[in-house]
Amino acid sequence: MREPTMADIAARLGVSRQLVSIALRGLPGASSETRERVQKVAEELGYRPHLAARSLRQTKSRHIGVAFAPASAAEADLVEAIYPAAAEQGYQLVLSARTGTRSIRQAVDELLGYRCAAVIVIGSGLPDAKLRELADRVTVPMIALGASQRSPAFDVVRSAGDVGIALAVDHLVGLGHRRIAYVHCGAMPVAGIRMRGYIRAASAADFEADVVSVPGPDYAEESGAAAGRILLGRDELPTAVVTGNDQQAVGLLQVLSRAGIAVPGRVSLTGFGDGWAARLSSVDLTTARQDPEKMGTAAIQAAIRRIDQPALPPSVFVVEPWLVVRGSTGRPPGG
Amino acid sequence: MREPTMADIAARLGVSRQLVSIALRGLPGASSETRERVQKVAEELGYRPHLAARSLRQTKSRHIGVAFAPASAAEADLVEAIYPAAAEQGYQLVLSARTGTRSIRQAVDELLGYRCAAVIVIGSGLPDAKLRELADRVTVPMIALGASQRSPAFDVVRSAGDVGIALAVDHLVGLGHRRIAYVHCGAMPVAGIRMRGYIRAASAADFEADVVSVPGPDYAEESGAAAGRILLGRDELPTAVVTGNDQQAVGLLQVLSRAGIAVPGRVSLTGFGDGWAARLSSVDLTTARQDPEKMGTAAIQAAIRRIDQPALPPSVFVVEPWLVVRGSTGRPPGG
DNA sequence: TTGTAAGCGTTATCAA
DNA sequence: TTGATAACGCTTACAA
Repeated sequence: MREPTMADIAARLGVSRQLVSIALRGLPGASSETRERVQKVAEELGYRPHLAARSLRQTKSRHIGVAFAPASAAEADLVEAIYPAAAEQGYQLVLSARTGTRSIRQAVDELLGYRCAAVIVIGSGLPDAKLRELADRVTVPMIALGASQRSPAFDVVRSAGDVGIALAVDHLVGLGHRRIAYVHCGAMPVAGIRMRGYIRAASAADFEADVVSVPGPDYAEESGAAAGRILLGRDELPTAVVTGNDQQAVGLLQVLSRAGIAVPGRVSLTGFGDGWAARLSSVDLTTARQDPEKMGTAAIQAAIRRIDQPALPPSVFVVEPWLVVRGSTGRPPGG
Repeated sequence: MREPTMADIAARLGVSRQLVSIALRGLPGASSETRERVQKVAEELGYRPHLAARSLRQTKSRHIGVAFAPASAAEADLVEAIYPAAAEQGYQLVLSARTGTRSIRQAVDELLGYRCAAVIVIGSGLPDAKLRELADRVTVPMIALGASQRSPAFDVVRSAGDVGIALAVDHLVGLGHRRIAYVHCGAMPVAGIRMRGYIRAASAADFEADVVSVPGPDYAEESGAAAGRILLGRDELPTAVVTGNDQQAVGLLQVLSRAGIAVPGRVSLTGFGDGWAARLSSVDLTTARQDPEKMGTAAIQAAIRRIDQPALPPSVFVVEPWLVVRGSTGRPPGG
């Protein structure tokens, strides 16, 4: 009842283990007739390569580790996108989860235990200091997918939050809006980038920036609701509100709806990310879509580039989001 | 620039590799003084155990494989829950994703390549025939987390969908409802179980069962919306609608709201699963909560039980859900 | 308490 | 085109 090994195949055919290895991997050095016989017997025996043995022996690792939080829909989207990109380059992925009971450090340690050639750390919520600390422990190339700052210790792939927000602002300006507020929630590193996009877009479109700052928890529904309450307390509402995140927009939408403010009739609303919340038909949010496919491909490319050329200066690859226009934006009242 | 190995630690201390192994794993057979010195040097050198080497050598695997779809929030919840359960039993998890470009079979094959002692396949959406086909290939114990049918080929851990639905019905009956419809969406294996829960609860509470059948895609918003349109086309609305899934309930809620039907004022509404959709404050759905922690623990226990006793008859472990009462249910109009 | 020898299943190198 | 031999880093069994 042992799992069959290459030795079993070799014994059955009366050839050497090595030849079986060569035949199975399609390397030059085995006749096509041998190759066929080997494959047939492998099939019959139900042979499966022992991945641990392979990676123990192989000179260079063909594995790329990915540390992610399964609880985050956005990170799961990225994991999905990384798979085909890695496969195309001949790399296998090793997944390691960061959960409520398992720190990012534990997750990354496991990946290093598997001797991955590089490690991709997903998480725009991770503070830059934490990432640097991680990079100190990591002895292989590390890619921070979603980090906000460049760093000498790792490569960065992120989406252009400022561009996404600017797209939303420009869309609203195009519809005729001039009083466009922005909801800012400060603690997350990426939040600053997005806010700067708003400030710049406001200045470019020549309207007065109006930033509503709310406390965390970052980018959760509740912070959007808090922003809604602040706005409702004012003498006059803006005609549009740009938020840095879909869930925040949902919380804001909820507060506005309860107060009888029509969206987009009285106030237009935009989000960021195009996650499940935005697509919900009851929300139907105009939002800047991150491009998981491009980000996944870029992360794999960055990893491989650095595996091949470890001395390269650290890179930052910025993926451009685009605007998905849905039902939460329209002309300003009387516009 | 090689990664340090046990041999490096041993050389540095002038002891044997094996002693280092014993010391680092905390096995009896090393003096506490040696243990300390070994750990100190390991730390200094930045030693990390080579997981592939370890699992290659080890007699019995200490790994349990988990195949899951990152895109599914429910499956991600289960993955999160499995981690602590596995750690408690001294097992490491190996994750393998099923994605748009990667079949469940590929995912499971990889897990077998790592010689996992058992494989947990998450997915209530997988047809039973597919699971049986998988089980034929899998040479180690397999646990189907969320499967609807028992099978001689694998153990099953699932939540009691019928009980969850019955809880929702009983809650509504307790509020005074007598005209309670159920939205059924047929193709998914678990859907039948949930509907039976409704039928039984209706018969127990002695009201007439009223099943609204809609086409797929299974348990998506759209199927709930379709049910909503059917209900609105009737002469009279029921006072409550029970659905088999949160997202379906959201789609239905949306259609009702657009039609000016107050929830729960005119119609009460319940879901199943307690996923992100139910918790959204704009939805605030009364729903039967699956218990990911219990399911994760049960899956690990089932796996270990069968690793230790492979000849055991196949088991089905059913985890009871409970009702989370939120704002979508209330007394019937005039009740 | 420590050391010796062997081997896990594969790939790498070199010689036939 | 094939085969012999060593090695990857670790654990296991047993002897000192």
